[in-house]
Parts: sequence; structure tokens; C-alpha cells
Amino acid sequence: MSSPTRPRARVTIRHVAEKAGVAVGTVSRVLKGADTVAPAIAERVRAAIAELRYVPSLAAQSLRGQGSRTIGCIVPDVSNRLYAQVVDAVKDAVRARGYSIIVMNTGHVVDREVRSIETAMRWDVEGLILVGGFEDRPEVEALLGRLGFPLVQIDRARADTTTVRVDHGKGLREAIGYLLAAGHRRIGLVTPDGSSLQSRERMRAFEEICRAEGAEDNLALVRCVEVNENAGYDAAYDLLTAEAPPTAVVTLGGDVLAGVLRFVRMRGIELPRDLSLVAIGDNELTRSLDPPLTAVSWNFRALGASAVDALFARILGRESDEGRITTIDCRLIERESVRRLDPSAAGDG
Amino acid sequence: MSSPTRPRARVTIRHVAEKAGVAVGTVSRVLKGADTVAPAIAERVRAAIAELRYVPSLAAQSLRGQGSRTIGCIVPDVSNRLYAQVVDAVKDAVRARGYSIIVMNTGHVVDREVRSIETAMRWDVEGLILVGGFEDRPEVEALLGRLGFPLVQIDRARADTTTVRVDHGKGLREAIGYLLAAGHRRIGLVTPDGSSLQSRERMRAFEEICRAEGAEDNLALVRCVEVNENAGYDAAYDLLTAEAPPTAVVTLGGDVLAGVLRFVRMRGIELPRDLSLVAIGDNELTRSLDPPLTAVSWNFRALGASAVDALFARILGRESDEGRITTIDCRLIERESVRRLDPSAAGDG
DNA sequence: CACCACGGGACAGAATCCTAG
DNA sequence: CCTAGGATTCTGTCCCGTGGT
Repeated sequence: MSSPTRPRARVTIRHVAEKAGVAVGTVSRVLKGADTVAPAIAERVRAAIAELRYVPSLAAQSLRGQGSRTIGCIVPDVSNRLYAQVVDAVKDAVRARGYSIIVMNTGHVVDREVRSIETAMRWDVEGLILVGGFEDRPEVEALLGRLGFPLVQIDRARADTTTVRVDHGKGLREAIGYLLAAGHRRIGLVTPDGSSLQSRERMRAFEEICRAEGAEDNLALVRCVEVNENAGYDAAYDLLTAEAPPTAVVTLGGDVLAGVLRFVRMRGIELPRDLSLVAIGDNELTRSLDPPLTAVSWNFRALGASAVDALFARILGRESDEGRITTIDCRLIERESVRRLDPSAAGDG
Repeated sequence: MSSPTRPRARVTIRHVAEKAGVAVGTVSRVLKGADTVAPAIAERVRAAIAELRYVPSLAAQSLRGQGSRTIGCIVPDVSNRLYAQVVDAVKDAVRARGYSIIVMNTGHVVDREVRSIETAMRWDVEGLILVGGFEDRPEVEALLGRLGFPLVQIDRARADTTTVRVDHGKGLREAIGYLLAAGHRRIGLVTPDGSSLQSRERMRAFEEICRAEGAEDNLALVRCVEVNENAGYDAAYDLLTAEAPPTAVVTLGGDVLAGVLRFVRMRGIELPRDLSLVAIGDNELTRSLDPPLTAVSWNFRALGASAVDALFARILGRESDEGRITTIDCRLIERESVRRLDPSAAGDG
């Protein structure tokens, strides 16, 4: 009704200047924090801004060289809860600094990774956070090498890059240690394949601990899977219908866990009586199940916040942090999905 | 190592032009899809672009060109799975059209809603999608009234605005009808408070069906809660420790459901023997529980895709759609969390 | 003379710096 | 010396004009 075709009715700084009867430069000065503007004029300008509902154009500010006040965040899959929580923490930390964030999904597809990085460049982001998992292909490496703005990675392995990582190795060692103490000897592991840093850490830790305990047999009980429900189901089927099935399984959370549970339910396996289960990654699913699952947990908010801290340290010029690695702790939350198998091994008091 | 202080070494269209030995206008023409450029020149330009790794600045394009190729998406809480899935669908549909998206969280806080809308304006978004829930306060209304770009809402009630909504009323009617058919008479409902559109629809449907069935008593078994785990726990406590507790409860999914389940487990209540439970919103939690929960489900991707369709119809000039309301279906997924109470009422074969 | 490909310049909005009052 | 005006800058797009056929 108001106007048939609204021709980009943007209110610009000039409209404000005209309304307030001053020059555009003066309005700009008021906006940036009135250093050298007479109070009366500043007040007139502010009144005009409020009345016209003027909102400065980020495009223009960015173009002029203020920086875009934006950071990019590239994630394999935001609908995955594990990543979603990290991204959420990053988002909050970024917003707290008055910056905006654009989040991009790659779905683990190289081509989309490349395009995501290019999108970040198109936006003139002031910094980039790369979240999660997989090893970089040459094309991605090449792009990351000449970004022109700071890069921080979360749970990734790129060399010479500021990194915040979760101590997945320690988490897995705690889980296995706990299961061993409970008398389990045949222990399975379901984790993504080795192109993911986290998974490699877990597998290395698993191997070390198994060798140390003389339980090398367990190395045959590792299942590397895609991150989806059916893969979890298949892995569970594969492990638990074997001749000598494990008495305990440590599995990635989220959809993979959901698949494992589907198999467990279908077979009428009762937790923890027939099988002990430890989840990697803690959330409302692990907490809400009956029995609630013992899980390897880490602080998503700390992870995101640390990454943003590191990124802004670099944006704000402290180059010294380049290449620094921050490690976030990982610990076991004991719940009720693990059975004590061998009283003599576990009983101490 | 490469350069002590990198002074925004952005490659611009002019560098490309120089390298290719052409004018900037020609480069621009090649970029926009070679209309009237000689093939040989176009090839030279493309080579220069590739070699210099030129990526056009979105800020500049946005400023001079038609639009920012960006749409905004405002959500109460992305870490909530229900919203996360909608946002994900929106994200994909937007990307499929070559647009970028910026997602903003409000946490249901008015001030953050206002700032989110202003952020969208700063970005010069070409359209805005408002997701979820609560009624608008006057300040928000005022801003939305004079946006200057198309607005589509999902599951919101603003008048005269293109809307895509889920038929929560139908979903609830199906759930209650199913429970009634299974012989349940005392049925509880746990849902957010009435300032959310979805919740009001549910409560209205609940009231209608209860009156129609002469089960007005159930109106006292409605619990309006905050959307978090403790609120779910408290509501369950309140309902199930009463003198005449319901035999069935329909509850919002996600964190609220997790709280309800926590109470259920603590009390040793067995599903569905001691209590029948229907979840609103279906995801891997409802599917993975033992027993898997009967749930009210709707198609998140269709919801997001419809909203984006409607938005682009408006962006691309078809104003006729303004104010149109699209409804997404909502249906009950039968699983194993509902017990048949009364064989005479339920048995038919 | 008309037509087409390309060059060149103005312009979008905000910030900064120089100058004038 | 202090304040405010105004020109200039950033990058990509659009339009007009020119030169060649």
C-alpha cells in the first residue's frame, strides 16, 4: 500500500546529516563516539538517527576499510549436536565482542569446503574458525595458506595454525581404564574413520592401552564408520553377532549411538546386564536414556570460547599466539550403563 | 614470515583487469556471465581470475549492485534441535539459490530480537525469515512494520505477513484421539506458555477435544512450562504426584521431554506400563529411547523449504503472495510408549 | 549508418583526513 | 586551537561513449 515498488528505501548517513543540518562527516564522528563534536550538535544528530531509524550499512563500512566486523565459521554439519553446541558457543562469544558470524556447512564435501572458504573471503571476514574433523585436501590447504586473515581451528590438525583441541585421547583412556577396572577384557570401539583427527587420537590411545594391558585382541574390535545412524547399527550388528562379542563397547554419540541403540533394542539386549556401553560426547540423549549412559564429556562452551579468544587475540594484533595449541579437558561421566564383570578385579573395599 | 604486517592484501577487480590487459568493466561483464565479451578476452580474464585467486567483494557488490545476495534468519535458539533442523533446511534452500544466510539467536529476549533485526538491516539482507514462537512486543512490531524487504515467518502469528506454519492443532488432536481410542481418560499436556503460537494452538485443540469428549477435568492437567529440562521435570513431578494422576501425558520434546524422562526414571515409572507418553516433535531421542516414543512429527525440511520458496517469490517481485499462509502437515508416529488401557474401547479385531 | 565490443567514468554509503573558518 | 565541512577512498556495477566494421 505505502509504495507500489519500494526502490531500496535505505536511510543513509546523508539523510541523517540533512535532517540534523550538519555535514556527513559530523554524523560519522558522532557515530564513532563523539570525540570532537559539540554536545548540542551531537544531540541533534542522535535525535535525527533515532527518528529516521538510521542503521549504518555494513557493506559501506566494510568497504571503506573498517573491517566487516564479521567472522566466519566452517563446520562439517551443524545439525549434528556435537558441532551445533560448539558453534553455539562460538556464536555467543563472537556476538559478545560485537561481531557477527556466518556459519557454513560443508557436509564433509571438499568442493563445499573450498566454496565455504571463498564465501568467507567474499564476506571479507576478519577471522575464520574451522571446526571439526577431517584432513585437508590439497585444494583446501592451498586456500588456507593464503587467507589474509587469522585462522583458528577446532579439533583439526593443520600445522602452524592456532588450534583448540579436545583431549580425545585422554577421554578414551579414561573410558577404557574404567571398563578394564570393571573387569571387562573384550572391549569394542565405534568411531569415525582415520581421516578425522579426533578419531585418530582415539584409535592411537586405544591401541596403546590395549598393548599395555596385553589385550591386543581388542584391536580387531575397532569399527570405523560413517557418521550416521545406519552405520552405527551396522557396526553394532557386526560387533555383537560375532563369535566372541565384546562385553563392552565405546561408541561415538549422536546418530551413531542412536543406531547402536536401535540394534540393542531390536536384539532385546539389556543394558548394562548384557552389554556395557560408553558414549563419546554427552548430551540430553545420553542423560535421558534408561539406563542413563556413562559418557565421555567435554565442555563445548569452553571449546568455542577458547577458539574465539585465540582468534581475537590474533585479529587484535597479538601475532605471538600463532600456532599455539590449547587443549580442552575430557573426562568420564559415570552413570549406569557399565556393569562390573569381575568382582575380584574391581572390588577394593 | 611472508610479510610482517599484512596490509589487507585484497585482490580487486582492477588487479584482474590489469593482469588481463582489459578494462574493469570487461572483467565485471565476464563475471556476470559473458553476454557480449569476445571468447578470447573472456578466457584471458578467467585465467587472470584463477591465477590471482580473485574473489569479488560482497561488500562492494552489495553496495553498488542490486542486493547483498543474503537473507537473514532469526531464531529463538539454534541449539534447540527443533529449531536447528528448521534452520538447516532454510540454510540449504537459500544456498541452493546462490544466496548466503546469516542466522541470529534471540534467546527469546526482546532486546536481542530488536538488535537482530537491526543487524539484518545493517547487512542489507534481501529478505528475512522469522522462526518460532513468541508474540511480538511493540518495539519489534514497529521495526517489522517498516523493514523495506520481504518478511516470512515460520510458526508465528504476525498479521498480514506471509506465513508458513505447522498444524500443531491437528497434531495434538491426533495424539489425544489416539490416547482416547486406547482407553485413556485422564490425559496431561506439557507445553510452553500461551505466548507461543504453537502452544496456543495446542491448548485450544486440547480444550476443544476435551469438551467434545466430556473430559473437561483434563483441562486441569495442562502445564505451561519454560523450555528447559528442569521445567519438564517439575511439570512431571507436579502432574504425576497429584492425587489423581493422568494415565497418559503429551509433552513437548527436546529438553522438556528430557526432564520428564528424568522424573520418570527417578520414580521407577515404567513406560508404557505405568504411564503412556507422547512426545511433540520427533528426533533421534524419541526414536532411540526404550521403548521408542510415540511422537507428533512434522517435516522440518518442508517447513524450511516452503518458507524460502515464499520468501523468494516475494524477493523476485511476486507481491501477490503477501499475507498468504501455508500449512505444513503434522501427524502421529505410532511407537511403543502408549498402553491400551481399556480393551473394550480399543479392541476391534 | 547501425551495431557491437570494450574502455572509462560516475556512483553506492561510510570513514578519514585536510583545510578553512 | 578547536570544530565542522568537504573531498577522497574503498570495490564492483552500470551506463554511456568511442572506435572499428
